[in-house]
Amino acid sequence: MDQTAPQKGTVTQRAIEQIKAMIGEGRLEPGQRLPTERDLATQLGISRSSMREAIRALTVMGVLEARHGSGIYVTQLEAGDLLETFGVVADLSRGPRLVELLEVRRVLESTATALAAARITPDQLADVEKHLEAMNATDDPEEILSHDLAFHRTIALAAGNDTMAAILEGLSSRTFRARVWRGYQEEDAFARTRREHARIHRALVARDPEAARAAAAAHVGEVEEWLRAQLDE
Amino acid sequence: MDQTAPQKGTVTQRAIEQIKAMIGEGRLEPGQRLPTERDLATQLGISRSSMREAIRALTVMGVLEARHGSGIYVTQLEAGDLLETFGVVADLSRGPRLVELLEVRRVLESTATALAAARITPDQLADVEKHLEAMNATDDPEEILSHDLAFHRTIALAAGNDTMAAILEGLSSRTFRARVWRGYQEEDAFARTRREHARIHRALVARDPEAARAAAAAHVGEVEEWLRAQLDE
DNA sequence: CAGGCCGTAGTGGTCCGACCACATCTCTGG
DNA sequence: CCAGAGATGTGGTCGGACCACTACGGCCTG
Repeated sequence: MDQTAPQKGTVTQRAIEQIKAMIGEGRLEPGQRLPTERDLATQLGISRSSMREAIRALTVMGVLEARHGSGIYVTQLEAGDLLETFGVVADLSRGPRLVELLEVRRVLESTATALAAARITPDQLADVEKHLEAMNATDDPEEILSHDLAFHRTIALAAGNDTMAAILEGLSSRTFRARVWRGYQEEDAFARTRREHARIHRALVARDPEAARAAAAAHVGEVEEWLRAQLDE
Repeated sequence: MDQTAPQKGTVTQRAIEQIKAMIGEGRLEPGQRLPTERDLATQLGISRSSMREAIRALTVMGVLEARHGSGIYVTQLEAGDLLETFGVVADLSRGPRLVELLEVRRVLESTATALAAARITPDQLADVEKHLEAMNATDDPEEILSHDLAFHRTIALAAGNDTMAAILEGLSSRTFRARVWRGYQEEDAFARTRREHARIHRALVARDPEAARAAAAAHVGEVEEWLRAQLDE
């Protein structure tokens, strides 16, 4: 009966798919500006409210970006944009799933660290050292955590796989780390963490991928094991 | 000035954070039904339209689920629910990022296969064999792809880490595989893929994690290398 | 002429109220 | 006792109005 709409699913869902398809087919380039919400709604034959929901959905996915007063734009579709929601998983996960997430992180982090050992540039290595020293120079947990994150982030970026780095970023999101950290530091974890970080750094300097992989795996595995023990009690 | 709203960001964004916080704090349990859109809007002091956008956002994140005529419910917050959007990344990625995604998949898939070699049950192994045989018994590319996906999915589930399995599911999403497959099968890839799958299967039967890891890494690496070569031309 | 100021048009953000489509329960009639 | 018809409540959609912000251009001033 109708010329375009096969009428499957909700109107909003259809709009989401159509815009996604436009980008997939290359009709919308990264960075490009879309028509106004009102025009888009007219083109697809739906109301502005429904169109806004579709846009909101694509926005949280990191595909679109809405700038108040300016317009709607396609993001650069980089790994960081699209994998931002990954952090939500970590935030809402609890119990056994936290261990699973840590297991995934251990696998990826060890690989990324190994790659970094082979590819890291002097500049990046200097950055790593900067965060390492800053981390050892203070006792403020908040600051330590901040440099801890930057330490691993720099290494992940040095691995040369932005997608992997973006996933690791999500897995190490602030609240995630902070929550695990809270009870972890009760024991002698501070000193141990410093030793592990130093070990990772030495492997990077030595450009030894296998040592780097082992050090990173042990580092994450340490937390993982502790958390696993916590769950058993 | 105000009693509740710190007035940061858009109203919708605030609503998203608030609902997310409610779940994070455990005030909303998985599977539980939320108040109606109208009530929620009233509670948070915003309009129903804005509340709907917030709900839509949380829906695409896999946190909430709206059932027409029934109500809004919190999902089980399982890995599959939350990582569904991961497939979108694969769908919209192109060029160098496809290689990066395959690299991530290679790392995770090889680990998952190694774990499966140690943990797979006889029932699961029978499933794997079923898909292996079905894959070899037909020439329909569509059917082959379907069993290929199921083959790896079963193995990933046997690894015992649902989160890892969910990520791999996203990375192997239908369109992603199909797109890479299209030109890949021009060469003698069919026979090679069969050999590789058989090799993975043998490693599982032998309960040899290292052999399984190597076989899986080679399997994914094969496609990865082909794609990398394609990009260079 | 150069530069900054300000008005204005256009954009996304929010709100309202109405109606539709669907699921569920309830009440009725057999 | 059960099945069907209805009533009720829910999410889904729509249209229009107004607000908040941005961007651009013309105006005014120095």
